[in-house]
Amino acid sequence: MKEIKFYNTLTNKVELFKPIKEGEVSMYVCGPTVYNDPHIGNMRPVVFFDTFRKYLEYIGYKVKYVSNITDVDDKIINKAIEENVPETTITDRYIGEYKKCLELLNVAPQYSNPRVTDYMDSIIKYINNLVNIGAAYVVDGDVFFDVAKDEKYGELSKIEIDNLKSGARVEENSKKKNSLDFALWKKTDKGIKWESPWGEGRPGWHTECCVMIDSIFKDIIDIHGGGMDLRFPHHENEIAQAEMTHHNHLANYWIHNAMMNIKGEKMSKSLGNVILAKDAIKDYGSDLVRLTLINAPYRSIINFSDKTLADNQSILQKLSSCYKQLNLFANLHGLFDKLPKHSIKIEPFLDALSNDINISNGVTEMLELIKNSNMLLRQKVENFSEIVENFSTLSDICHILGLSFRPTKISEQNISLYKDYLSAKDAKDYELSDRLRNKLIEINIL
RNA sequence: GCUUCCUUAGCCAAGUUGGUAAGGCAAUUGACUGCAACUCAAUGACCAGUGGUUCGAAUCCGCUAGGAAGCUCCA
Repeated sequence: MKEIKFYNTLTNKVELFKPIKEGEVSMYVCGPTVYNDPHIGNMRPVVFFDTFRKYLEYIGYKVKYVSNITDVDDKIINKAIEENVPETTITDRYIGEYKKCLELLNVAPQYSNPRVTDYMDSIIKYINNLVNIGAAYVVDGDVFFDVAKDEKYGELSKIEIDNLKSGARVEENSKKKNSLDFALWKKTDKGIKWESPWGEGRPGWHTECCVMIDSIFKDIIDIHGGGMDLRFPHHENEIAQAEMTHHNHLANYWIHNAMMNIKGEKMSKSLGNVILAKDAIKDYGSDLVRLTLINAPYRSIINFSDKTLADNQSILQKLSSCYKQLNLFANLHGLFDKLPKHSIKIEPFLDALSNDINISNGVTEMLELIKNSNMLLRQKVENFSEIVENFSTLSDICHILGLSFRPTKISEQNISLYKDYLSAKDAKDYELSDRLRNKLIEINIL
């Protein structure tokens, strides 16, 4: 198996990846809170981790990938009240929107997409255990995690508890023993609620991931991913709960992707520059959106600007034009069904990704392959085996990157159309050849 | 205030464990071409500044200047 390494936020170091079980990867990525349409930033972790997963599978790992859906939350409850409908109306609607985006962006279905509402019993049990072992305390129907009980608290985010008190936005909550303590269960009198040993209420946000990981994976997992903004407090709090419950880190490797800016500014409602994923896909197309989101170091901020889009569009244009020619070549020469699998030519691409999931460098390798293909296609003496190998390799790369290019069988009829075009051109009948050329462009063969 | 990080050609931007700088856009020139489109080739960097460690540093350490992100709504 190929050696891969990537940055572990838990240790702040690039580390060699060693899975718990040889040849298998267990991976959990925090999913959306379904209270409105996903925006373009929500899609970054989705496509990034999907690309990573496809890469892992390509090099031979069996990947068990779980991504949750948070369908219990104040924002959902408020929206339900606002629209005067049950919470499920809101969550069903936005889960639908979310899944639509994933499909459009060519994201492979995951092993499981657990919802909080399906795990309520387990969540209550989990919290109850924390109370019983003294890691959490009950105050008037609320349950809080007692951060003071976890000596390692701050390990992931490198936050020193003492430093957090000055300067940071620390909410006042007189019920808490310590301002860092976080709610595991909230007493509530409005919106959806569940019965619990502490009265009616709903769970806090941080417990669900711990419970889902326990339920689905049964043990510590390899990789836990999500956006950088989740590092603190969400993931820190997940670790704290796992430390108290199982005396482990919940995951051996923590991967966090950086955020996105819109034209150099942070995306926010108050700036009015939020771009919805579905709008971006409609305006720019799935391939361009996906490529723009992954063609950058995942730990750097992406500036979603006209310039960035144009740069990626130009890459896509090169890819498209070359890919069509390769596809045509393979069809013309009856090589379509004889494409080699896992050609060695993909190695530079795989090497780029094995080094801290550097998709940008992978794209550079793809461009090298395109350049080489263009050169081969132009040569008078056709090098069949190498061209077909390039075609196959480029197809594999597109698959890993999640771009929509794939080998397409061209009908006999269209092949003869192409041959007619060539003969018309040879005969210098440019009127006919131009007409045929336009037709071939129209049906996406040229 | 605390934590983490960044500063590479006009622009975007890559640079694992230190050995004399990927790629893309734009620009200029050339090749190919019935016309287009596409494509190929050639042409650019004293790596923010400044000290130090080293045979040798964009890459390690210090300082200066500028910038970013996070610090319980947020992917």
